[in-house]
Amino acid sequence: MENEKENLFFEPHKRGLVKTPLKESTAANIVLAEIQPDFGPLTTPTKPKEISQGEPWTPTANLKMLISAVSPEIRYRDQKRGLFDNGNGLPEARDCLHEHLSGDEYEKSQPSRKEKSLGLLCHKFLARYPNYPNPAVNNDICLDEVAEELNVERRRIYDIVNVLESLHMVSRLAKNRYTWHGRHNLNQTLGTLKSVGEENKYAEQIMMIKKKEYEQEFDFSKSYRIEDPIIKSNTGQNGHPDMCFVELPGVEFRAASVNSRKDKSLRVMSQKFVMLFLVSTPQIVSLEVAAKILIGEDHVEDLDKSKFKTKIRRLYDIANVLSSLDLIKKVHVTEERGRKPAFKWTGPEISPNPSGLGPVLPFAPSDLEGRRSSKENCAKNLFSARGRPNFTRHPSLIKLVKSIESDRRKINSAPTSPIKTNKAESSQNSVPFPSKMAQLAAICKMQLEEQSSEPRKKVKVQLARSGHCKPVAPLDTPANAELEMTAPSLIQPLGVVPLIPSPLPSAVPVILPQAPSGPSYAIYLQPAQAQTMTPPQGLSPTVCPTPSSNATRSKGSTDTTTENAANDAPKSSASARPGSLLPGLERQGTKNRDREPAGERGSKRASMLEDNGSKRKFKEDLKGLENVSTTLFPSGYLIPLTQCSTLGAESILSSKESSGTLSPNHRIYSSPIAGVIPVTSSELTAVNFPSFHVTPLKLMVSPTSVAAVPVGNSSALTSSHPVPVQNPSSAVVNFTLQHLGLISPGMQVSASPGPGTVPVSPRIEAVSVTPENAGTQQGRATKYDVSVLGQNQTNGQSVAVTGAQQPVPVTPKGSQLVAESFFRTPGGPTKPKGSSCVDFDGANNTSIGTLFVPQRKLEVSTEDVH
DNA sequence: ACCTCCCGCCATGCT
DNA sequence: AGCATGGCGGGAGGT
Repeated sequence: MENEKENLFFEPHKRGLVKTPLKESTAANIVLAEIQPDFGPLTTPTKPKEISQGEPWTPTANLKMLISAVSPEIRYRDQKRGLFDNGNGLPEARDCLHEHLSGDEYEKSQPSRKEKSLGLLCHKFLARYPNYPNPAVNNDICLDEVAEELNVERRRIYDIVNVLESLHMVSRLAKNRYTWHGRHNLNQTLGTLKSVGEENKYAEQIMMIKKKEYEQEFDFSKSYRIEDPIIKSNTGQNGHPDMCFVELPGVEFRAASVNSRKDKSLRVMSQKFVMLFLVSTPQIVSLEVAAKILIGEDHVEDLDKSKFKTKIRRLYDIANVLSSLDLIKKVHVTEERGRKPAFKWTGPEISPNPSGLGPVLPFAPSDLEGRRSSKENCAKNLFSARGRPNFTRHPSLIKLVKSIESDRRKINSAPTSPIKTNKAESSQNSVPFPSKMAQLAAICKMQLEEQSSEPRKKVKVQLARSGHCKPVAPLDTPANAELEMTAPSLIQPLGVVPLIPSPLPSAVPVILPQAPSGPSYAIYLQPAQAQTMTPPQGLSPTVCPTPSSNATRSKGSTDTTTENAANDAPKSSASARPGSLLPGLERQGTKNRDREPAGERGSKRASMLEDNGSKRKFKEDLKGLENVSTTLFPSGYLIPLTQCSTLGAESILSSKESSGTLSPNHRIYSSPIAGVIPVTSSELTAVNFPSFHVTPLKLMVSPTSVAAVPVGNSSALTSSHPVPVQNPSSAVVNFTLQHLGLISPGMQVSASPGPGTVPVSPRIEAVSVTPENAGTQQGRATKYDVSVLGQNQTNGQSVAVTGAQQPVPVTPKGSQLVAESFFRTPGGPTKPKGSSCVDFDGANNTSIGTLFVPQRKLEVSTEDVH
C-alpha cells in the first residue's frame, strides 16, 4: 500500500492536484479529469488539467457546467475550489489556498461553511483522481494523506469514501487505504443498484409512502397501514432491516478488516438512496421520502422524529457527495405546502442490469445476478418473441399498458432526458423505461449504458486505447452490433448472464401463456418475479407482481455479516437461488406493520385528494403490492463480485458451462465490449481489479448498433425498426408501440431528437407534450388503466408518487429547468411524476396497474411530497 | 423560522 | 489499550 504514493504517475493525487487547480469549479474540470483518467497513469504526469478546464468536450462536462451554473451553491463551491485549487496545486493547498488566494477567495474559503462543505470537499477529493483511472496502475488512496492534503478531519473523508464505496468507485484495501476505481464501475454499479431497487420495489415503496402521506391527510389510520405493510414487507422479509450492501464485482473489498465493519449504514443508505433515483421515474427523490424509506427498511418501528432527522442529515451528507459526482442535483419540489428539498438524478440512465457487466457476475451469485440475467433474458426473449406481446394478458391490455407506459416514459423521459442530454448519455436518458419496455430496452440500455457510461469514456477509452485497439467507433457500429447479435448467447452467458443456458437459479423462466415458443416467449423473470407471476390480487392482470424473493436469502446472510454474505453469496447463490426464491415466499407472512415515521406527520398536508374509493384502490393496490413485496424484497442484496477477476468468470463458465464455452478471456474478446475495450483479459487479470475493466463496458455501440442488437434477437424488431439512427430507446419504444399496435409500423417515434422530449406516437405526444398535461396525461392514464385493468378503477389515487412532480428547480437550472418546465404545468406539474409510476420500470409489470392509478392524480403527488 | 449540514463526541470493532 | 471507523445529533451558518 505504501506504494500508493509511489504510484505517482497514476496517482490520483497528483493528478488530482494538478487538476484540482483547474478545477471543477469550472465544470469542465471534471471532464478533464475524467478524460485524463483514461490515460491513466501515463497521462497523469502530463495532464493538462489546469488549463483545460473548460471544455467539455464531453457531454458530462457540459452537464457539470450547467449544473454549476445553475446552482449557485455549486458555483460557489466551484469558485471556492477554484480558488483553492489554484492556490493549492498541491494537496496541502488548502492552507495555501486561503493564503494564496485573493481576499475574495480567501474570504469565501475561510469562513463559510460552504467551503467546508462536504460537497466541496468531495469535489476536491474527486479532483485528485481520474474518473477513469488506469487500472493497471495502483490507485491507492491513503485516507490520512487525503485528509491532510485537504485539510479536513478524517471523519469527513470517511463520509466521502463511504459514499464512494457504495458506488464502488473506491474499495477498501486496508486500514487507511482505499483503491480508487473511479467511474469504471459506476454504470455497472448503478445497473446493479437499479436492479436491486427494482427488486426491492422501491418504486412501489415510494408510491406507498406518497400515498400514505397523502392518505394521511385524509385518513391517518388507513394510510399508515397501507404503507406499513409494504415497507415492512421489505424489512420484514428478512426479518431485519435490510442493510445489505450491494457489492459489485471487482469491488469487493479485499481488505479483510474492512469488511468486517458492520455498519455500512452510510454505505447502505447511499446505495438505497441511489436506488430510489434509479427506480423512480421522475428520478426525483425528496429527502423525506428517501428518509422514510430508509427508515422503514431499517427499522420500521422507529419513526421518531429524531430518527427521521438523523436520516435526513445523513442523506444530506450522501447527497452532497452524489452531487459532487454529478449524479444528482438538488432541486425543490414545490407543492402546495411548500417546497421540499429533493434531488434529481442527473447521472446516466441506467438499465437495470448491467449486461455489459458481464464481468460482474459470472456466477450469478446472488439474486442480483440472477435478476440481471433474468432481466436481460426477458429482454431478449421479448425481442425474440418480439413478434408479439408475450404477456399473458390479452394483447389488447398489454398494448394498452405498454402504450401507457411508453407514454409515461416519454413524458418522464422528456423532462429528464433533456437534462441529461447534455451528455452523450442523454440518449439513454431519453427513455426511462417502464417495466416491460424496460426489459425490452434493457438490453439496449445496457449497451447504451455502456455507451452512456459516457461518451467521454469512449473517447477516453479510445484515446487511451487507441494504441491498443482499434478505433472504437468502427467497432461499435457494425462490428459490435454484429457480435452481439450473432453470438449473444455466448457473450451474455459468459459475461453477464450465465443463466440463460441454464436458467435456473438465477432466473426463473416464466412462460407466458401465449408465448408460443417456449423459449422465445419465455421470460426469465427474476426469481421474485417469477414467483409472483400470479397477479396480485386485485391488481391489474397485466402485470405480474414480481416480488423478488431471491434477494432474501442473501440478505439474511448479509445481515449477519456483510463479509460472509459476500463470500457466501457467490457460493450460495447458485444453490441458493432456487431455494432462496421459495423461502422468500415464505417470509411474506410478516408484512404488516403499521407505522410510519413520517406518516404521522402527514397530517400537515392540507389537501388531500382523497376519495375513499381512491384510497380503497390504493389499499388494494397496496395489498397487491404487499403480497408481492413480501415475497419480493430482499431488502439487501449482496452481489459478490469476487469473481470479478477473470477467474471468477472462468469458474462461472465452468460451472455453468455457458452455452458457449469460452474461456473467460475469450469471452472478453468476443464480447462486444471486449471489442470496444482494448483491454485484454490478461490485462484485467493483471490488474488488481480486472472486473472493473470489463465492467466499464465501454461499449461504444452506436445507438444504431444498439438497436440492432436487440433486433438481432428478434428479427421482427429489426425489421420493425428501420430506424437506424435512433436511440436505442426510441427504437425500442417504436418497436413496442408497433407491436402493440399503437403505432403503425411505419411510424416511429423519433428517439429523442434532442435532448428534449421525444415525440412519440401521436398519442403519446399528446400526453407527454402538453404541459399541463399532467392532467391530461393523467386522464389518459386513467383511461388506460381502466380499460386495461378492469379492476382498477380509476380512482385516482394519486399516489403521487414519485413525486416530485413538481420539481421545481429552485435555482434556475439550465437544462433542467427546461426539461422540467415541460413537465410542469402550472398547476400540477407533476405529471411526470405520476408517470413515474415506478413500478413499471422494471421490475414488474404487475405493479403497473397499480401504479397507474396513482398517477392520475398528479396533484396528489404534490401532497405527498411534503 | 426553516433548511442545511458542519463538527466532533463517542460508540464500536479491530488490532 | 489504542486506533480506525463511523453513528449520531447538537447547534450554527445560510437564506
